[in-house]
Amino acid sequence: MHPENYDFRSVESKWRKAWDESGEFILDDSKESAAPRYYCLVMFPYPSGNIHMGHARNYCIGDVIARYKKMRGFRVLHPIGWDAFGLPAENAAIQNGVDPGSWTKKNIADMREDIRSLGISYDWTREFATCDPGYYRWNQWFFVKMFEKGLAYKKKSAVNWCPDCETVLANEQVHDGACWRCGAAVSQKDLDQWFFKITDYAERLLGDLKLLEGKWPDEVVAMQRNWIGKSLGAEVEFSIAGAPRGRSIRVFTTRPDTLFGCTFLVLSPEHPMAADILSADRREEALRYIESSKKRARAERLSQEKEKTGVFTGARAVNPANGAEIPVWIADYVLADYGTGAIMSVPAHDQRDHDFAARFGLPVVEVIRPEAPGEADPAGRAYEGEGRMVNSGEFDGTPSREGIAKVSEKLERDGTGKRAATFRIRDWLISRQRFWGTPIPIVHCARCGPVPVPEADLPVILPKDASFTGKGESPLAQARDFVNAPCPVCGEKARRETDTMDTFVDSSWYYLRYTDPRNDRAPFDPGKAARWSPVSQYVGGIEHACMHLIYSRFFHKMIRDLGLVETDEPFEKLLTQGMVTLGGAAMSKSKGNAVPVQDMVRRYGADTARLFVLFASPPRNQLEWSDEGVQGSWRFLNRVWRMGKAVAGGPDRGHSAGAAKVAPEALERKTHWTVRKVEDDIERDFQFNTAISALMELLNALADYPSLGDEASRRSYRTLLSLLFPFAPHVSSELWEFLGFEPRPLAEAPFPSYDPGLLLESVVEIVVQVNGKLRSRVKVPAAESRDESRVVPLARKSLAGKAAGNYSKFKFVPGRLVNFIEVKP
RNA sequence: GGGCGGGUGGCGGAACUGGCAGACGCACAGGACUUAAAAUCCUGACCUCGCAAGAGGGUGUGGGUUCAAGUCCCACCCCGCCCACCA
Repeated sequence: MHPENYDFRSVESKWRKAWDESGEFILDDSKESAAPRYYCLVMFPYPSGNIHMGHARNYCIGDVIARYKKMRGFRVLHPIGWDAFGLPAENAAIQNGVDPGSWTKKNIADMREDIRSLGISYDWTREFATCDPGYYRWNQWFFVKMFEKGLAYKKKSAVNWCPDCETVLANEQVHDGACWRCGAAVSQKDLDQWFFKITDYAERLLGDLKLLEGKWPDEVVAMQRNWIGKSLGAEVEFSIAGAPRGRSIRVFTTRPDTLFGCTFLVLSPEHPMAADILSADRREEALRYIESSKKRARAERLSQEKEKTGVFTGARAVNPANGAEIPVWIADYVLADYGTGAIMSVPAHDQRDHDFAARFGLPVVEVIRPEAPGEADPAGRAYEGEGRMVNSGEFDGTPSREGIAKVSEKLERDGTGKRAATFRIRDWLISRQRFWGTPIPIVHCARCGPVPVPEADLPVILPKDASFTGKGESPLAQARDFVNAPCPVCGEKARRETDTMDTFVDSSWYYLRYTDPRNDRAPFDPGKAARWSPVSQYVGGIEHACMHLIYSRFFHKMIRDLGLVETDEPFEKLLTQGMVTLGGAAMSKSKGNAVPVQDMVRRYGADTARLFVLFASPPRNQLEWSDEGVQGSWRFLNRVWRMGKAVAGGPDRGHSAGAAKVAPEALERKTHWTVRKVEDDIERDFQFNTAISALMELLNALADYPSLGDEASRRSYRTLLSLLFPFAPHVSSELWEFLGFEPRPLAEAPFPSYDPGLLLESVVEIVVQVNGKLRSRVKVPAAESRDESRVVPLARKSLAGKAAGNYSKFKFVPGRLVNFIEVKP
């Protein structure tokens, strides 16, 4: 029987059980099928504890897409898993002595239940966690492949170091130059670190952004373009005056047109030649400067407010443009890892150089004169715009824009430089001095150097007996059985690498693993990956624009070069959903402003929670949580429920209240209109909020329909339920069954179609304006509404007594409006 | 400093290729039902003036194009996000 009240608890548990038992959402990929494929993916969660409404929004958006596509006849792959390595598990181990693996597994179990309670249509048979050895062994396998191709390499690199905690910190863990945990000032420390050579792929990562235009948000494409940051210019060789064997300093510049204005060079303190070129009298002071800059935190060095510092080397270089001898300085405003780590300084045309020159009394030579006089102020400020070249020998008078190419050509002729491009993106530092991550599969041998672990010996498994102190190097370094290993090449005693991989490695290819999650002979079967790649629709937060979404594009291209996939890009379309906030801040457990999914599910049920989070705001917008707002969705579903009872009651037994204004034809028209509206809204950038408002309008129309229970109302209500299904699947399934609609269950029903012919009104309203202002309206049979000779006289008549004047001129928009234009006598 | 988005009622937000601004919902007010409350149902509401019919104003500000501008053009103001001594 259909209970009086909407008992969401029994309805939801009934349907979740039904879907589980029938395997409704399990994708059997072994069967042949002519149906088109659709891969719907949401960014998988980190198992931090439990699911709040911020996560839930992500899954609900993905679920509507997946259910909608399924109703439209697609075979849908809709998987979920766990991004399960990471720091919080290790911190729990340090603080509470729990094993990170158990901590993670417990959280996964809790969060799995949270997600299941929302009724998301995941294929749970494909679930995995990245901390499973069956998964991370393939991280190691990819690492070895990359090592063999020279894409994984080790080099000494400066990292953030907290002297109190005795540990390396990730960039995100350094807040305003201080340790996030103890507040101590973070310094730099040189360590041997593993890198992935993402810079080898910079050109492709940049060029292929064109393939994503219009399919990814412009914002994300722009952010990646900036992040990769290609700059065109020239590399210029400055020979060192009086140095033997023609030693030279190479610089990169985007402004070769200003070369004649270069009055000094600046090396970064880390530049390999910095210590070599010092003259005897400058040596002591310069070395002291170099040392102190290396110790200073990066954040402090790069702060723009700070006055520039630097030191003269005593050396001089020769400007290849004019033969001038210019001093060579060292200063920490020059970055070691961009361009060549050295710059040519043109104080007249670069503000940073200008500041430096002013501080140390270095000469300023104007070489670009602006077209508009008065803009130049060489003594006060650098002029960075375009103009004509001056003080530039043969180039005097040349527009600076042309000068860029002309000076570059001259350098190439003289053999003192060449055109060059520089990227802002840096190689990806993947070493972490942490336990809870994928062990880097390398053995360090005194004789053979770093040797990759042979494929047959993978995976390198995390040891069970690590101890967690939160101090010093990775806990792996203390695990003797782990560290001591024979060299795979010569068999001598050797030492295993104790760093683990950045967890962003784990998430760089997980979308491919879902296509073949139990494969123990390969990361995935290339045939299956080919079938499902690229991901049709990816849904996740924009905070990953320059991290995960670049790393996985890089991995995909690398995997393509290994011959395992055929596509250029991993994610065809991307939807970046907005954050869910409470009190203006993103929901998070640590801030204490998270609304747990369980609170909502217990009080209102999954369907209400889903509906609200989709209705309150378009998916891209930020969504400020509101408990009152939830009431609206709750009321709506209750009205749908009561309407089911009224419609089931049969003719004349429906509700009698209401103004009974809606005729059967009008109800039918509204029903077809709603189908079109919901379909359009979903297809056009997932405008779920307006799709749901259309469903509310349809319910309002039904409420105003006088003979609930007749065929027209049953048809309309049936349509309402099937349109509601992707948003609120449990309650719609229950009502569908109660009313005996076919096919059953509702989950098997196709998306309804509409008849465009039925959308047309029989009578249309024409707006009557005078000088563009609304003055009246007239109703005209639809067939006549486009006929000027019938509409205009009616419109004119409707103005009688409202407006006086001569309106012989008018503008007629067929089927829409008449605008009378007043003609002054 | 560079890049990318935005500015519409008390609030979230609607408005297809320029054509009735404010759909839908929240909050609010009045009413019905009830001993009462909750729930539900009905009604109202952009602002100003008016008993009303109606008139005038109104989509960040100022200008422009147009019969007609939230929508197009120019200038400006403000907010958010990302990057940033990137040579």
